Amino acid sequence: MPELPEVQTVLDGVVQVLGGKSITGLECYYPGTVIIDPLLDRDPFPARLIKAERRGKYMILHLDSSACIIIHLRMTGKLVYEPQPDEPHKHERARLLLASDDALRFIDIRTFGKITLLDSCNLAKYLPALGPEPLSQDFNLSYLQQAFKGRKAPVKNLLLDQGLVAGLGNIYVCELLFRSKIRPDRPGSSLSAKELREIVKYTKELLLEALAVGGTSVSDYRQIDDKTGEFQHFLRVYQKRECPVGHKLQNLKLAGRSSFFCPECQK
DNA sequence: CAATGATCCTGTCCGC
DNA sequence: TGCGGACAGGATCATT
Repeated sequence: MPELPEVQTVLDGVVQVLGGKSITGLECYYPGTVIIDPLLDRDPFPARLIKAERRGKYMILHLDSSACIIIHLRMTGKLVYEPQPDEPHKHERARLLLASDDALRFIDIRTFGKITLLDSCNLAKYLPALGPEPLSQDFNLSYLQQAFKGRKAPVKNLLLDQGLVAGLGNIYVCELLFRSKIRPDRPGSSLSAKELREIVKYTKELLLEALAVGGTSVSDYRQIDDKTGEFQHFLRVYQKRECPVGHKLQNLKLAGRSSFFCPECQK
C-alpha cells in the first residue's frame, strides 16, 4: 500500500518523466476514477508541469495552465510510464497523455484510486485537513503531546489518522511502534513523554530508510518504471510471524487493520 | 467532538 | 478441480 515513502518515490518518478514534456490530455477508462471539478470551465491541456508536491499520500501536479492534478493511489494504484502504449491494460483506469504519444498509465486493480483535475485556486476543496508531515520539524514531541492529550483511542489508530499526521499507513505504523517498543493498543493519552519522543525519532528514521530504497513493495506497489521498492526486505513485524529476536508475534485488529506486534518487545 | 464500524473493490489464498 | 468465504486496507460516511 503506498504510504509516504512510496508516494514520494512515485512523485519523483513523475517529475523525471514529465520534466519539460507537454501533457496533452487525461483519459478515463473506469467511471469515477477521474474527477473533474465542475468549476474548471476550460480545457487545461496541453500544459507543462511547473511544480510537483506531496501532501501526506496525495500527489499534486501544478500545471502552467493554472490547473492542477491531484493523484491518490489508495491501495493498489500504480503510475507506470509507457512510451507509445496502445490499448489500455486490463486494470488501467486512466491515462495521462503526453507529447510524442507517450503516456503515464494509472493502473489500479481495486479501483479506489482517484485522479482529480481542477483549477489550482480550488485545491483546498479537494484536499482534506491534513496533519503535519512526519519528516518536518512540526512533527515533534510537543505536537504529539498536544495531539494525544485526552485521546483514549489506541495509539495505532491515532497515527493512522491523516488529520493528525499525514502520510503514515498500516505498514509503517506497525514498524514504527515496534521500533519504539510500544504496543499498538495502548491508549494515546497513556504514552509518556519518553515514549512520544521515541515515536517521533523512529518515525523519521523509518521513513528515511524506506525512502532511500524506493519504498516497500508488498503487493501492487511499483515505482514508475514498474520496478519494486526494496524496503520489504527490512520489515521487522509487518506480516511476519516472529520478531527479529525470535518472539512469536500477535496480530490484533485495530481500526479495521491487522496490527502485527511483539508482546515481549512492545509494552 | 471522539470513537467505531460499514462501505467501496478485486485478486489471492485457504479449506472442503 | 472448483467453489465459497475470508482477507487485504485508505478514505469517507454514518452511527453511537
